[in-house]
Amino acid sequence: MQTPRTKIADALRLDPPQAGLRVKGWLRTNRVSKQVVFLELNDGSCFANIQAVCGEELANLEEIRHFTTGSAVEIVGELIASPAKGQRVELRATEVKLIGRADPSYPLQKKRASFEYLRSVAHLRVRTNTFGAVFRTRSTLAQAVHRFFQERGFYYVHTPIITAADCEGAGEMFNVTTFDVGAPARGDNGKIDWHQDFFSRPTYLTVSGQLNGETFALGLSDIYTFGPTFRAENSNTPRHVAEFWMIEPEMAWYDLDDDATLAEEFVKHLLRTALSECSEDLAFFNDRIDPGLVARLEHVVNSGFERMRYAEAVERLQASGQSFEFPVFFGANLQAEHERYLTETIVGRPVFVLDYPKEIKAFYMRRNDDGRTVAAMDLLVPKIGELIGGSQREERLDVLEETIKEAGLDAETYSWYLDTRRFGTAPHAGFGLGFERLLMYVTGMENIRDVIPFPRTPRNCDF
RNA sequence: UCCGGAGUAGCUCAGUCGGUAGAGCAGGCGGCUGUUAACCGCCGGGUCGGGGGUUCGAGUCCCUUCUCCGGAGCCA
Repeated sequence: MQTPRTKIADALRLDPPQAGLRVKGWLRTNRVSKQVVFLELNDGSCFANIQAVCGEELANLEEIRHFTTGSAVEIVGELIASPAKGQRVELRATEVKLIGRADPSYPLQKKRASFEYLRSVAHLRVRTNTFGAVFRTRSTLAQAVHRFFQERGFYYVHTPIITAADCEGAGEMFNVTTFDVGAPARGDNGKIDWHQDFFSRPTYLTVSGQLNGETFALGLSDIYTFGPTFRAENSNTPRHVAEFWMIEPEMAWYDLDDDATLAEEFVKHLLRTALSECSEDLAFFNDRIDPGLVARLEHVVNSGFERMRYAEAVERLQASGQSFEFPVFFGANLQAEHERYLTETIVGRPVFVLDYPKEIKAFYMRRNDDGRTVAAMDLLVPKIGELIGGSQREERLDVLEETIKEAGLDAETYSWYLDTRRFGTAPHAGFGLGFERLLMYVTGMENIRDVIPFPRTPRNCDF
């Protein structure tokens, strides 16, 4: 009867001595001496490796000497207090077995590699310190998202991935079709006949679950979505991917202030969770990726977020005397440089910018009484700029019909959406948070392609 | 998509004025040590991103193209 496997995270927490411990993992390094071989094993259960010491009493010591980096290995041994510096405990091996040998051409040798290179081996990069830490943190924060909303009585809604709304106001969309793209069905006029396609109309991958989410909020009151989102925009930046995960809560009876309050609590909850549950991984990020990270996150958790109307933000940017590449004036979209200056220099902490000019925001945002702004909010945070975008939604049927027309959209496509305003409409609000953007903020990783398992970007859909 | 930068050994990079390709690490072999980015010695390893041009001669200069990275835009 075999003893069960102990995860390395658990083994490292035990008090020595512990006989007969069995661990399994992948070899990070193999240091060979004349009489002794040191194996360091990692199974992903925590950041740290466990060091196994293999002595001459092992019959297969000669084989162990040649274990290659990356190999899958099983070790049974006694957990003892380590006589050497560098680790509290170590495993004195009594049995060492090679489960899966790594060819010497293993791409992740004991050598610093660039993130750029590691993207080309995305199927293996999770075995590195950095990516192990990133994806443990990602998992923890995904759970924290659900916990935050569940604790507040929100319902999790699975909004559709395939949509027919040809303009949800957020960038280019991917087509979804069963047509042979080389020979799509055509009508008599030679144009593509979408009636013959699977859905009998053009369809796309969703760019947002919001409109569907709103219908559920106007029934379940408090809901959120958390799912994949797609943008076919030809964006080549460290902040954009074609497939990403977005969190979109939607709340009936909320106004813009309530919306911002929830967003602030939400962000703080996620950062607090990361600080308390991912401390070992965050310590690594703080040490090797982004010095000052932990202090910055703690600062945000402990500070009240500023709230500032767009008009005031423009005035204060103008009064700052700072020279920007793009001019600042009422009616202008705040550029990345403006957003960062505002949150980093003028305010020095996260700031909600509220009540934007209606011309630069989406049709569904609620018109303010001043006639020229809408109840929109952006949360700007130091170092990365916009983290959250949200708004109170236009609940008045006549106003909404007007803004759809002004936006040049087809009211017919939105008839179901307009129905919610026709039948028991109610004030409501919501926001969207890009999960990967949040992860960048929490980990200090500077490229979004390094916080999602298999990034999809223009010209890149490997793996 | 626009602007800028970069593609040289498995990885990270150097390569001068145009003269025929190097280092560190990794790998293989050997040595040595309770080691921990281990250390020491030896060895193997290259279509210099692709195509074209100039030249006696191109990694190097010119044109073109592809890809990647950064900035901007779009946005989350």
